[in-house]
Order: sequence, then structure tokens, then C-alpha cells
Amino acid sequence: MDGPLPDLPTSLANPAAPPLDTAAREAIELMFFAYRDFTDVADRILEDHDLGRAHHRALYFIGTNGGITVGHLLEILNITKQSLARVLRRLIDSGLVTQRVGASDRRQRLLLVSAQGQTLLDELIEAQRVLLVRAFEHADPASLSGFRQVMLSIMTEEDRRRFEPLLPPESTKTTRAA
Amino acid sequence: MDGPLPDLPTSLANPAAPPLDTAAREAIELMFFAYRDFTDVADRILEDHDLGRAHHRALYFIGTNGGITVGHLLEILNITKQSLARVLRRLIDSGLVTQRVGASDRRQRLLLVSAQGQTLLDELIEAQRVLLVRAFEHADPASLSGFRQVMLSIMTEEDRRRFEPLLPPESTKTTRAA
DNA sequence: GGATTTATGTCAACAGTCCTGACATATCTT
DNA sequence: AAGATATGTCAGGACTGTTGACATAAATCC
Repeated sequence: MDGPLPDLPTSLANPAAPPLDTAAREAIELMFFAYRDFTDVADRILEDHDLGRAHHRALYFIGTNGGITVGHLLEILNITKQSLARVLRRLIDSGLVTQRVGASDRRQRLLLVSAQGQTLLDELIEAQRVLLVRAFEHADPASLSGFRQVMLSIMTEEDRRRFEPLLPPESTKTTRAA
Repeated sequence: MDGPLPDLPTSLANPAAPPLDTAAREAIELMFFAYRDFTDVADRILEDHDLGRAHHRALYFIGTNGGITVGHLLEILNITKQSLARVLRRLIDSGLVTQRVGASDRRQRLLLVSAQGQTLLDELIEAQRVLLVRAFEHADPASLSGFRQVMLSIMTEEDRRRFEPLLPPESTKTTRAA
């Protein structure tokens, strides 16, 4: 449209930086500051309950996947079961999360948030939701779709699939988490 | 244009969720997974050098702000000097970062990355740059600007200002970091 | 039905990162 | 000379993640 574009560099550091490259370098910092300020609004609430980010993440995914198994939660969080155990113990002992034996498989311990846990989770989600809605309002309406597309593209294929329940289940190797 | 839109909820939980609200809830997860996979590509490189994310962040901002003072770096990272000291000690002891006494103010210890540090930093930036360039290529060209706008809007005003060197210096209270 | 695998839990130890509080030193400012 | 500022350091505590080693109960395989 407006002159020959240089081939996009795929890997080597190229002194002649094309637009995408410059944008990518800026995006490194966008990711850092935006994520920090995004997590900050939740961290302030968590402080009042003496909980950390790990508790937030576990509570969040239990709340949005009621009856999730420990194994599936481990897959989502991608941490060791020992790490999760510590976090889960606190959530259960403080009455925010409860466990129920699996119906079809009695080895499973299905996780559920209690009414108390749901109240805290609602508060956490609300804080981040407000921040994001404001961000979407401040940007062009079309920005939202651009933001979504880029964020999805940054993820691994595996994580991206979590957002596209319509795609056929993977045919190559992994068995999709139920 | 196509019917009366409900007033946008500004804060209270509203059972009738408008599009922006739904998008915001999805965005909470987009932030989690995209940031995790984004940091992952750097983490893998850092492992080879037995360094952590904190070292990465310090090295990054020293590299992109050559001669930065310890105080200014603390402002950017928003951690305590004791936390930074531990990280900086490792970077200096391993020869990745050097210090120089300030010219105008001899109390200052200006920070600089060594040739060796620059090599590692280049490697780290390159890994994330490639990931981001690919993400931008996979999305519509217009997505890039949408992504940028939303990320900037998510940040606090203070952090956003770091990306807009053209704005007049704040007139209210804080003195901008040199 | 007995052997094996799977889902979950737990003990112990170590590392990284962040925090608070208390001081110490050198240097700049008033 | 006195006070403020930039930096460094010691000590101790909290959270979160890792490895490695076991233990139990329930499902599955042959």
C-alpha cells in the first residue's frame, strides 16, 4: 500500500526496527505495568483477609468452576499439588471453600466455594471488573476486540483453548480436562 | 442507533449484565493466562542463569534506563530498598550490572548493565518480543492499537504517564522522577 | 480377586521475593 | 554546623513455588 515493507524479523535482533517490533518492545512494559496495577486492586482486598494471590487464584477458579476436582484445578493453575495443598488448606480451614466426595469417582474431592467464600470472591471480581469496564469505556469501542484478540494470541494454544469451548477437542495428544 | 442502551453500571453489581460487563469478566482470565504465558518465555531463560523474575525486572529497567539511580529504580519497581538490594547484589556480584558514582550528586549510585548483562537482557527481550510480534501478526492490524489503549487505561494515571513523555509534567503534587 | 494405576493428602526441606523495623555512612542543602 | 537525602545493611517474618518421599482409598485391568 505504501512502499515495500522489510521482511519481518522472526528471531534475530534487527537494528532496523519495523513498527511491529517497536510496538512489541513497548508492549513488554504495557504488560508489566497493566498487570501490576490490575492485580493491585485485588491485593488490597486480600490484605484485609490475610490472604495472598495464590488464595485468590484458587478461590477464583473454584468459584467459576463449581465442583472442580483438585486435579483439574492443578492443571489450570499449573503448580505442584504441594503448593496448592497449602493454599487449599487455608481456604478450607477458614471456611471459604468446602469439599465433597465425587459422585461417580469417590476418590475425587470436588471443590466448592461456601457462601462466605462467594461473598469474598464477588468483592474481588467486582474490583477488577470495575477497573476493566472503566478501561473499556475510556478506550474506543473497537479496542475491546483488539485487546481480546492480542491477549488470546499471546497465550499458548492450550490456554487459548479455554476461551473457545466451541473448538473440537484436541486430536493430537492431551486428553482435555473434563 | 439501534435501541436504548441501559445506563452503564459504574460500581454496583448489576444482575442485568451488559456486554462490557461480560467482556470484563472474561478479561480477568485473559489477563491471568496471557501474563503467565508471557512471563513464562522469560522465566525459562532465567532458569539457565539461576535468576528470578525480580532480577529480570531490575535488569530490564536498568538496561532501558542506563545510568538510572537506585531511587528511581525503586520508584518504577515499587518495592522496598531491602528487596531491591538483595536482587541488585546478585546482579552486581555476577557482573551483569555495574555501579558508578553520580557526577552531580556523589551520593547516587548510577546503575548500568555490563556487556554481559546486555547480552542476557537482549536474549530476554528477544524472547518476549518474538512472542508479541507473532501475537500482533495473528490479530488484525487494528488490534494492536486497541490492545495498547486498553492496557494503558488499565494502569494507574501515574504508570500511564510513563508511556506519554509528551504530557506536561504533573501539576498537582508529585515531583516526576528525573 | 489380586495387582496396578489414579486421585488426593502430607511431611520435610529449600529457594525466591516481598515486607517491617532499626541503624549506619556519605553527601548535599540550608 | 544541623538536618535532610541517597544508599546500604542486619535481622526476622510471610507467602508461594519446587523436589522428593510416602501413605491411603478407590478405580481399573487382567
